Amino acid sequence: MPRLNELRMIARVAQMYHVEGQRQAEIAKHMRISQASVSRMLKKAKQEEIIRTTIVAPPGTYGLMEEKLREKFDLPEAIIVECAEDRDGAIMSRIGEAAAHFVETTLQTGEIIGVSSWSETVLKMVDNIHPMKSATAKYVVQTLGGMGAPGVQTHATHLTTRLARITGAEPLLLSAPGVAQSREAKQVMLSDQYVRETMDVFSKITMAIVGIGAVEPSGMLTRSGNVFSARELAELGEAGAVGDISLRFFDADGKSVATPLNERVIGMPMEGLAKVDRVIGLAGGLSKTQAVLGALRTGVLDVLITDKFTAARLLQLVGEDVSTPSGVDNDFRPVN
Amino acid sequence: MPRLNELRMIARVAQMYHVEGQRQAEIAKHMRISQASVSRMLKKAKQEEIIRTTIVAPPGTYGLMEEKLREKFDLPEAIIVECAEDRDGAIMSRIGEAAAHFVETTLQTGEIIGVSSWSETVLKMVDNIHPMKSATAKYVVQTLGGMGAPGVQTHATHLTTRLARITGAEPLLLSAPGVAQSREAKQVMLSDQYVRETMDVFSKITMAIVGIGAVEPSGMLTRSGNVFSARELAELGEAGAVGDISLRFFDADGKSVATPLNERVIGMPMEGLAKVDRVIGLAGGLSKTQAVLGALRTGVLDVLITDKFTAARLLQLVGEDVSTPSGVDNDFRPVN
DNA sequence: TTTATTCTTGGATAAATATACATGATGACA
DNA sequence: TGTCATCATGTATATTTATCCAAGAATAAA
Repeated sequence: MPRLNELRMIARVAQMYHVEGQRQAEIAKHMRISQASVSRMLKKAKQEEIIRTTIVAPPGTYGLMEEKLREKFDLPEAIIVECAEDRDGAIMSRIGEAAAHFVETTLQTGEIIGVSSWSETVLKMVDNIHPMKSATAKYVVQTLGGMGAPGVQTHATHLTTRLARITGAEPLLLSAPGVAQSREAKQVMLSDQYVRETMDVFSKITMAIVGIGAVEPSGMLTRSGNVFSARELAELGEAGAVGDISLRFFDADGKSVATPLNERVIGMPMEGLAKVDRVIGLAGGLSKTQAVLGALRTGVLDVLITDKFTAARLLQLVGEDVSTPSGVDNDFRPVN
Repeated sequence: MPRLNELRMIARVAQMYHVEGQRQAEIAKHMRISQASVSRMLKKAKQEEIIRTTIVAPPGTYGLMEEKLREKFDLPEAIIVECAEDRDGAIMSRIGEAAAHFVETTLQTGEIIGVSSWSETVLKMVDNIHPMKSATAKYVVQTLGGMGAPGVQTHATHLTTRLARITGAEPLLLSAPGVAQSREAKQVMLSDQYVRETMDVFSKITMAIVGIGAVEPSGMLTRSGNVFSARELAELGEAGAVGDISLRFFDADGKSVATPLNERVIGMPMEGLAKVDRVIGLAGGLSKTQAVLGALRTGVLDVLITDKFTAARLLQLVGEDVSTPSGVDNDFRPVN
């Protein structure tokens, strides 16, 4: 336990270093001690809490909740966006913007991006993404077939192509329906040369951008294209499915739910996704809460981008006290 | 002006760096940006006050007042000691302790220390100094002759010798009275070989430890040894002298006061002191206030060690608002 | 006391951080 | 749309900081 005179000196060193901005070597000279000692004194100053550092989160950011999400779900990175109201449309836009910024600033040259084309949130991202400054991706790979109706396929195609153009990459399309009519039909599709070529690249994807889908209460067939029958949805519900990523379903524990439907989906499987360097999940909104929870527990996500309301709900679901659900965690936070 | 998403990212980087203690390179890897960018973001985080650093002074320290002293008097270093009561005895002890610590920790090997032997505070310092850990001084030089009475000379001798022993140095004594009977008597003293030898070293002194003396109200001949006549003291008072360092007197503006007395003093002159690398002035107490003020204005001091009461008085005298005269400045102090 | 152990220290050096520079993007304005 | 000035970025490098080490010194145990 250092004596007062020593603490006094330490405080003085801290003052010179942090307030006056002097170099350790300068301070050492002034104090007639070695630079090493100055370094040690500063370390001690932190230990003794003579130096305190606080991070003040900018308003509209949710550092504390993000940290809890990362911690609770063993997630490498979480991004929570500010959102005025808990309404799906607004939320998707915000998430899209944030995702766009994220991809913009973290994309490496030569990356191979996979996109699941069925998500509206992903679409919002592409809408908001800025033409790439310098880094350019190599390929943008469509990781899920298009919609059943051939006309809607253009949608997926468009999204993939657009993202490719923006990122300076070559688009690799998956010219097949996302859900084949039958297991056998899928096999036929897979035998197509272009389909194969694209799917062969799945294993080389370095960044996957995926939406997270919710399994709606049975009967509410809102899935566009009506690719699922009521029976299939019921089956999913019975099996405990709460959501999907690229039409690969999982339950509340994140465990895969294997239904016959699985055999018909043409796209990247969960196991493939798990091997991707960075999987970025985009989702928010009340209806998606359970789906996101399950998605987090699958363990395939490396980054989750969601809204503050959904984040708060997620944390409450896992019994985490969300002391600042209204989003006012932008206050002092002691560090040392 | 950075956008929210960028600030969000900066806050996250700040978090990872300061809270989680990660290296910039690690963060850069995580964020897929360059280490340089992380460094820049942290810099921006300080600018934007996302990172705030505060220095909390340990209780019993007076960093704020010290800073003001340094600033107001263009003083390289000020040390203010805690002291329960504004009483000379207690104050001298505290100052002595602090001075001892200061010398202990900042003494370089090979230094040549000059001590003015007439100060009780300096004596307190020597009493409190700890046998040197490793660094050892070369010489300890007595910079002012002893008292008039030969018996009291031992006092000065003792102090010098003791300090020399503690610091592992060789003592260089000044075997002469501090104040000679006359100008002529002084000349005789100076012709002594040993006196000359010691005085020749004055110019090589690297650290001078001096007390600051007050000029008492005329008539109160408390100067021990009665070396000053009432007439001489009156003369000093008339000339505006407020204090002395090693019997070299100065006025409230720090200007030297030349009286005939000056011609009789055997010791280091002000001009010599001004050239010394580090001059450490020790003084405190109500009666010394004006003397310390003058001493500061002479510009010869590199370090002042005083008590909190005297420090507060000094600052008030120069019109500095001492918001915390009771010594409670040990609170948060924002930095960035 | 003597001896063993733990602490401190400064110098050397490894590690980490900041910056200079070149390059390419961005934006203002003609 | 072209031109210029500004700005951001990554690489290479310079600067700064932290740590390893050996050598005392302080402290505890015997």
